[in-house]
Amino acid sequence: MSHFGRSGPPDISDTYSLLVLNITFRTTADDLFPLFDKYGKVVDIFIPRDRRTGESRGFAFVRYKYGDEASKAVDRLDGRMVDGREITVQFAKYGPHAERMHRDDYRDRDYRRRSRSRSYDRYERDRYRGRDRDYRRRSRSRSASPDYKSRRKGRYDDERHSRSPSRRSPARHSPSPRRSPSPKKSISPQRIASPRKSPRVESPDNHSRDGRRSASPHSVSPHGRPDSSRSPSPRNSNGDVSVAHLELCSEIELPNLSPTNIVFYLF
DNA sequence: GTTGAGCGTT
Repeated sequence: MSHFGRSGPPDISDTYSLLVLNITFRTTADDLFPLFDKYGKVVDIFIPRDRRTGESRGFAFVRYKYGDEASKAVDRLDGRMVDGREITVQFAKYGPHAERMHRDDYRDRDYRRRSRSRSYDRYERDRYRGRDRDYRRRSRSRSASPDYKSRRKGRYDDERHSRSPSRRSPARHSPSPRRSPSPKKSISPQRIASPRKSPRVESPDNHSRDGRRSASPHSVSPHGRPDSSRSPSPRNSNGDVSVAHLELCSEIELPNLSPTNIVFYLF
């Protein structure tokens, strides 16, 4: 009766997910159910597994029907020994429905009920332990598949080939967003550079398909004037410079241009 | 058969 996760998320409306970390790779949903069901109505337990090996990834999601019960479970089960390991129970954040608002609401209630020091200690401990684990993971250099965490794309693809260490994105928790204003802070001109559209957009009136490729980019002066006789007419009747021509100018002048210069060109 | 940071399936 407790076969969770067999048919997908059963009822994800008005449920409160807890993330259970540090469980054993052999702990199943049926093992967790009696523990968590003591503190409320558990509507679902899901243990993500590796798609290739089918193994547990070492954490679980326990979904409660009511938020206060979930909060109580966090208080009671966080730090509990399960199968010889100290599990970490916290509210899930990045889930499909991201019950962050409800989570904070219930956390606030919890703060008022008890002396607010428990949750704070728990957060501090998690933070510290996360850093510690990061260091250990770097030194041990085992577990040859931490790449499944780059799950934006290519999650189940080439995990065995691309093993460049620089791929490891360290920007999950950026402690200080504004740090180290490097002296060469100038905005790289390539940032504002035109995305180099299709080369056919060079001039609006260039419909001639007679093979003569008129108005190559190198024949245009930096000031938007055509080189000589062949006039692609960068300005229309209103005197506005065509967008295509602006792109050309940008491409040429970019190495010497500061952003203000580009603005000058645009206006 | 191992492992141990993290956030999720039909």
